[in-house]
Amino acid sequence: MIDLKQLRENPDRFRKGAKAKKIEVDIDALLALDSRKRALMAEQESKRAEQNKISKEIGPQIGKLKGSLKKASDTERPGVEAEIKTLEEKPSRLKTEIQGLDQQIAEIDPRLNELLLKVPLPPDPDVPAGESEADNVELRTWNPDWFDPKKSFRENKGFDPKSHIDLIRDLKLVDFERAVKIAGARHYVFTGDGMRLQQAVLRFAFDFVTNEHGFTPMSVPVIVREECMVGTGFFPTGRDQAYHIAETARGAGHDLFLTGTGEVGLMGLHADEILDADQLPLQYATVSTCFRREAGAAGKDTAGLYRVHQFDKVEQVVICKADEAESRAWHQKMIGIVEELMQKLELPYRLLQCCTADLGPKNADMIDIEGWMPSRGEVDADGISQGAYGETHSASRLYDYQCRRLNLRYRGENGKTVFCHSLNNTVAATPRILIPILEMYQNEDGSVTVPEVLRAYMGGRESIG
RNA sequence: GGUGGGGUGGCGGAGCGGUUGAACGCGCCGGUCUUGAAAACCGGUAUACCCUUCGGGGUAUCGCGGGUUCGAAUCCCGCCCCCACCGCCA
Repeated sequence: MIDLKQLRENPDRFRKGAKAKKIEVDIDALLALDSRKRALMAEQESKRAEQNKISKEIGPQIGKLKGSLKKASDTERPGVEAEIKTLEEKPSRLKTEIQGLDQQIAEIDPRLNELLLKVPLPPDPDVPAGESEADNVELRTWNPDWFDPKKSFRENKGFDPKSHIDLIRDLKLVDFERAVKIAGARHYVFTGDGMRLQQAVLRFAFDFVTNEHGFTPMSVPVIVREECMVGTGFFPTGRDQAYHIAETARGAGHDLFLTGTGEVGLMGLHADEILDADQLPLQYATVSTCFRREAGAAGKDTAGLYRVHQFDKVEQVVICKADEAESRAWHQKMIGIVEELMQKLELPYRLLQCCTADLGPKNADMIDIEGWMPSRGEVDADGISQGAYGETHSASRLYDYQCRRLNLRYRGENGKTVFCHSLNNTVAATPRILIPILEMYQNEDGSVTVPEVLRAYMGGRESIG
């Protein structure tokens, strides 16, 4: 959530920000509702102040009179009753007026809130402007000495590559048919070495970020309340991407939602808390199953392991002080962790600076890390894919957008409470990361070499198949 | 799933429907005393929003929402959460 005060002071900044992100939101309607609400509140508050004042003055009198009414004789009673009525007249009128204002505010509030939640965080000035993801900017690339994506796979390795889809079929690593029988399209079942490899990658990534980079290992619920989805900024805009467990239909008090990333649980941990400044920064890592409906992606990446409804992800999150320089430094560090991981896996990758149009509502800046996937990209005359980068990681910098929604604060130096900054980045997500691993490490005989850093997690195995 | 108990400030714990934003204790911060520390004593210790002539003023908040009332932490209803026991169970 953005700061409503800032919106009032500088609405243009937010209009431009939304425009740059290609997000529609009616800022003028929001401002109008806000000023209307504030006028109503001011009126209501002054009436309440008057009511409180009167209440203190005449309240005890009414109490006494009502007490004396019980003992009063029939002749005294009408006089006392009239006196009470007179005393009650003004506060009673105020009460009606306050209730009227209450109704008006209650009508405005949900509309105001809905709009406010939709206002995106403006992109940082140094984020390149763009119209679509085609305008994202490549920052740098890295390759192991044994592979250069500028040359063909054959030139690099001496044979034409199989796609991961062929590899997992031939090596019996995944059973798609039965997965679809059980759960429908975009599902998969890892079998045998496929499952071993998947678990190896997750465990390697988790150990790497926790043991070597000091992130605290955590588990998280993946079934959460709506507040948690709103608080982390995935709702209302991404509502149709989340699986919805309609428990209210069974008479329960609230529904639940399946999370699309461990970030939701990790960020939700400290919602509504005021942390001590010396507790910060919080560095958390979790491994969790992630669920995504992939609404709007029908027909896109339907084959293979690239786009699926359920996957597993090691996620890193940092909650730090509200300091831009510190926030930026963490962003770099978190990206560095992923680069180090990719280098340990010896997978070619590039860093992609996302342009304004590719940013979601909640981030000020986002860097994608893309792994080289030989099976993607253009297909040549011989039916051989040229390879292309595919997104494997995404590192977001959010300022206080998320913590403001989550009401996650710390006590600053002067004792004031301040909303924290937050950042998040993938460490490794399977099965997607398995695509470059399988395709890059495949051998001419159809086997796949196990990357060296994963062997310890595969019982020392050096190859599959 | 059943039955019962409970949610009050950083924590513990009071609170006949009317100066209760909330006694008291602990903790924390500042001060006095002390060579220093402890003890003792004194003072201060919530959050959010609105207005401001920047001195301050106002409103809301006792799990959350609604209701009764001139007035609700206190009464009524719904929800959420926690605890205990029983049943079921990975």
